Amino acid sequence: MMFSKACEYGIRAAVYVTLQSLEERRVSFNEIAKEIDSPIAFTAKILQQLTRNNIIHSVKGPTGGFEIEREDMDMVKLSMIVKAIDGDKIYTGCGLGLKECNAQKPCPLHDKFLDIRTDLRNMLESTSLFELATGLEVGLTYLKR
Amino acid sequence: MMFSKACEYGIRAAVYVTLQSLEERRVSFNEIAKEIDSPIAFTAKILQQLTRNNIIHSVKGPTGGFEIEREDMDMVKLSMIVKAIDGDKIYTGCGLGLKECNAQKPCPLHDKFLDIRTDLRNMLESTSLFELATGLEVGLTYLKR
DNA sequence: ATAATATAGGATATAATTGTCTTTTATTTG
DNA sequence: CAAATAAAAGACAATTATATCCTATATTAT
Repeated sequence: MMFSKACEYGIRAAVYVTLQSLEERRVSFNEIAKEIDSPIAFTAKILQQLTRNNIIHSVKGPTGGFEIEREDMDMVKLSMIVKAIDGDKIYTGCGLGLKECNAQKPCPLHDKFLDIRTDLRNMLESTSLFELATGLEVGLTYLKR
Repeated sequence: MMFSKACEYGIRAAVYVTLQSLEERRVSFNEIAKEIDSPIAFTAKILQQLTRNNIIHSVKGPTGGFEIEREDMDMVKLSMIVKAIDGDKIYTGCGLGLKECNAQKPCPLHDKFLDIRTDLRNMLESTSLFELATGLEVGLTYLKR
């Protein structure tokens, strides 16, 4: 409703990779898709995007798979994943779809949207993969169903 | 980015109808589409939905068109338009696309999303068509471009 | 009543998103 | 080096959202 399906899968996949990397495990896209309950081939495409954007790391061949460095778990924020997959229209776009909508020439909802979007932006820019993975690790949150 | 295109057009159309009803003018969907810069036939469909949901009122035949009663301008909130067109997934759906995501079995983003969505909901439920139309009337806001 | 006008409705077209399938490329292990 | 494994890449298919077109229906004014 806010993110595309691709972006939803991308976030869930990245969080799962983070969770497993905490245990030093590389994971295949087959495993990822199974564990986050997403379509395999489609998820593979999204993982490619995340890899190209240096959000996660991929290794080919046997013993290969996806992983993320310990320091990147803190560095990578949700905003980076959203930007890589959905672009930045979530920040810049007008809530009512006007091509140019700004303080000089605002749509009727401009100011009210600005507040909400600023909150959303702050949330996305301050939430790291590590933070999300730790909630999962202790069984407080879930990635499927 | 948050609403469907149909919903964006729907809100803009409803605000324009409100603006014109303040001057006792009924407006055709041709005029509406022109003034909010939207595709005519598609906009007509959306106006049908708004009419069926008793958000605006339509009159057939010559001198006909769309209008909204003075009291409805205050009564109708944005939330009603959004619900009529996009349903309530904006309130109930999980930010990461999980089928069931709630306090008992939350996704990793559940709590953070809840805050933002509550703000969005409050905004939509408290903003009336009248409020939006008056901003337009005095030239502070715009419905196209 | 008839002609004109405006919304309502149905069928269809186009575009974007989501999803699948097959082949290729890189890497590791025996 | 050969075989096996796993991601990368490209072509294709299905679904949903967006948009158009044509006809029907209701209403008004002459």
